[in-house]
Amino acid sequence: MPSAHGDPRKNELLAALPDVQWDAWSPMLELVDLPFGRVLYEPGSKMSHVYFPTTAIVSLLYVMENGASAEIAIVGFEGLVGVQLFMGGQSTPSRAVVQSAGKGYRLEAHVLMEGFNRGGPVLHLLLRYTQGLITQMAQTAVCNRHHSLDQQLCRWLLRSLDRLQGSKVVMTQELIATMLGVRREGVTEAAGRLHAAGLIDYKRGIISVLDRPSLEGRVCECYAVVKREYDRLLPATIAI
Amino acid sequence: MPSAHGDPRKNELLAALPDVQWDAWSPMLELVDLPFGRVLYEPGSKMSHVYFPTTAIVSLLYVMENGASAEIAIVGFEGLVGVQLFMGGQSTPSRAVVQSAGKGYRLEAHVLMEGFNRGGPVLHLLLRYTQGLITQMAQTAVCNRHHSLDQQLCRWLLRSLDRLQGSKVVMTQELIATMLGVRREGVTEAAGRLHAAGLIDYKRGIISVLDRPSLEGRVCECYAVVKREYDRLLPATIAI
DNA sequence: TCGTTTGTGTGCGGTGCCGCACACACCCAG
DNA sequence: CTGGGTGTGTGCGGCACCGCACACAAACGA
Repeated sequence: MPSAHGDPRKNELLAALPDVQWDAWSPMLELVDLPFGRVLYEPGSKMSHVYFPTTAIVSLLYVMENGASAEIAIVGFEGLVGVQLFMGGQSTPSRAVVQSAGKGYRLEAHVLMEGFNRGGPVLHLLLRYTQGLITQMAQTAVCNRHHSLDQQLCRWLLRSLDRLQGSKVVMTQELIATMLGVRREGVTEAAGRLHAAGLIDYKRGIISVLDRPSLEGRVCECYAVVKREYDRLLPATIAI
Repeated sequence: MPSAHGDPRKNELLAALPDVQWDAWSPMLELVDLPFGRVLYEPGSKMSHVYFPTTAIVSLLYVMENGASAEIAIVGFEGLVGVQLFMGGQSTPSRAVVQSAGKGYRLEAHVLMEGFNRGGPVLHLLLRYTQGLITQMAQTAVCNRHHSLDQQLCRWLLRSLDRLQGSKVVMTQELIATMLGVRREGVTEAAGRLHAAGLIDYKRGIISVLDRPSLEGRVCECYAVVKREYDRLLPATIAI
């Protein structure tokens, strides 16, 4: 009987597995606590496990030589951390950090690869998810080029909200700035504008979304493009 | 006997195919002319073929609702256009346009899929290439966030040069601006600075790189990160 | 040869974000 | 309650890039 956090099928990829594969993997899945800031992989490092978040959110972050950073994608209960394993490169130049504490399941790399190499539905499920991830990265590139900090903050909030239960995001403005690759003061100002418009409320590391529809009205098209694409690629799963 | 443009194995992915697969595919490869501006796929459209450029360069471009655009990756003789086919989504929200005229080979979608679904080396080769593409997109996101137009122009020139023979890039500043997602005037100014520094020369749609080492000294880290990653992922192939 | 098209150079005001500095407010430990 | 740590608000100068306008030059066809 799964506990509140302890149901692997709260992860949509695990939920979408064909029964045969589920029966093979479920005994191998290890429930793990994913506290804020936990690093799941470093640039260039080989992974021993892949992670399937359930309640946690993981940021794929690129940190430059001078310390500046930028988020390239996020992963929640809709996906998995570690596509580089089955894509064949073993590692990537980015880093995966837990952005919002929670739970997840992990699976040993070689167990995942057994399922993947069997081909068929498991392979196709993982590759379709990866294409969603590609879309997210491409759209991040576009968004970074053309859209205002205000719009990007809206996008960030909505993306996070989609992967959380409730309407509160536990995250300081300082850290949001790191994710977006902008100044902390910029986030303060943008958040102030959203607050003035009655869309959000916040205090010391907790942001409450009061009016999600208005937030969706203010966000750039990038949010919807990625969401639509995930829905299209992974229709068997709940909308992210 | 292959002609100047007409050797499929000038494409590194085709060159890296195991003999068995090469024997199966080579009669099916169709040499195609890829004139400047030719669109290989549109957002959301299903592809009938994948393309393996040899002398052409293809831009993966995202065009926004308001007409603004941004390049998310480029593909030359090191890769293939149409990874969405075997990734399972069939289509993507982006567009593929020929950026530099040349030749390439195309293969019918179902033929490619037969090879891919056989698994083994072909599947792994294509997936490793796709991971390289992912790295390129992620790095584009980072670069768009943090680096100056000057640096991005250097990166763009070097990336293009890597996929061309010679040191001339045939491309107007107007079009470079479209690719980079910036103003044309900005490109003019940046190019003027590179010219003043003696790194390039140019006139009406032709840019000649005079001092590639200095260009590499001026570019941001993004260029080297992506190049290193391609080399790591596809070591069997010539350095891109 | 001339007129048109296409590509490049330049100037100007505007603005969104940066970098820095510092004030203030909240929160918890002592 | 008190002090230090942590998170947020605000002001200021700077600058990269934007949007627009327009001059100029090179290519090309009639």
